[in-house]
Amino acid sequence: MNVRSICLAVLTMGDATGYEIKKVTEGPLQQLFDASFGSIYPALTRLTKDGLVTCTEETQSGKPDKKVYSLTQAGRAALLDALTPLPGPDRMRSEFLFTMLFAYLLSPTHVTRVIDHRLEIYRNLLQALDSGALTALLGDFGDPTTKAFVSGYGTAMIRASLAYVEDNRHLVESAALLGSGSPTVLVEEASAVSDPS
Amino acid sequence: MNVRSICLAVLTMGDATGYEIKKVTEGPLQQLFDASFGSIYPALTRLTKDGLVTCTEETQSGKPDKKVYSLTQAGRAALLDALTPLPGPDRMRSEFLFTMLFAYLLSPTHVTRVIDHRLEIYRNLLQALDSGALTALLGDFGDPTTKAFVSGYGTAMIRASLAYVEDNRHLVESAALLGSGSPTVLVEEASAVSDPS
DNA sequence: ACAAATATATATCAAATCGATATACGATTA
DNA sequence: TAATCGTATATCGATTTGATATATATTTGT
Repeated sequence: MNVRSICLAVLTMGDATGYEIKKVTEGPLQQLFDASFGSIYPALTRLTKDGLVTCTEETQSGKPDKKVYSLTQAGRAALLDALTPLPGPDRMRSEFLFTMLFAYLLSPTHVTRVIDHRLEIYRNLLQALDSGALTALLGDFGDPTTKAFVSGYGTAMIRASLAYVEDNRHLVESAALLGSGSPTVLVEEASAVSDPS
Repeated sequence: MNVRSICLAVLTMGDATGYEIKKVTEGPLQQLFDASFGSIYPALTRLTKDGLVTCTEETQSGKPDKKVYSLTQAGRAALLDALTPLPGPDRMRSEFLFTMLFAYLLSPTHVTRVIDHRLEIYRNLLQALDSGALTALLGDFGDPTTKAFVSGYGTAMIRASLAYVEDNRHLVESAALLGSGSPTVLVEEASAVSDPS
């Protein structure tokens, strides 16, 4: 599931420019498709070179020339080949959980702020999914049934996250309270010696 | 939450070599901490150069010299600095969901195989988490309460995934059935024109 | 008993990817 | 009228992965 496969996948729903492909990856299914310009444009160049897509340049006044890409038969076959092997494990990077694991090093105020912020994000996501934003954005992408399965999966995950954090936030908030009484350096006092980010 | 921060985080539980840090990232909390040797070793070199960790070389017979790293006060402060900004959104890459979105292009047999495989993975993960594998592996890592919060979160997500896929697999399986009757190229017939993976 | 695989331990390198930046202009908003 | 946003492509440094190399002790399988 590299960026080349993602481009092929998006192109099954119709011709598109690199810019339009990027827009699809920013929608509610971001987690499935996310990709940056820095990877999309080289991917399209290589796919063209390999004959998996064709490129039609449309001259525009003012704006740069638009390069519209279309999937070839070879490209469709290549996508199917990419879908054949058993999918590998899901990979997740969660700064939120990383921070929560170290809640005992942080101030209770900060931990509460982080959790409230996260809950708000979950609620906004749920609202966006409920209001059919997904259907609108993906348009003719794929099949309605498989789309429903994937979008339902996302909704179920967010709902479960929301419920879990609401029910268990007291765990990390109490840990922060204990930590703030210890000689541990609090986040408010942390010196900016170096930036490891 | 880059590899340098992950190294600092693991070192809060005690001195460790690059190899031992890698082992921690392979445990049940893999999704939070995963990092490869190719990123861990350069990260430790740079952290040493920046004075955030110190390195003690222990000569060993046969095996390469063991380099044991310790967190400095500056390193602890740098970790806290990294924990301070509001955590960004969770990033997930799921080959499974990607494949499911295109179930209508695949054969029903293949889709069923993929789902069964996935359910087995979920069940094994749940069993490992239930049997306290997490506590064993993480040892003194962090605080018991925050550890419980994070591990409980993981368990809740896997349980929700398991339930959702069991309850909704018929959606993608029926989509595959429909697709197999159409002129669409099936995965079994896909030619190996090019490898986009 | 012997071969194969696994565990310990560090290191490097090509390839993939991200995030920021540059360029350019029309349209919208303040 | 100034500033921001949307359209559109492109490049570049920094980060990270995944594979590979090296070397040996220990465990496992036959």
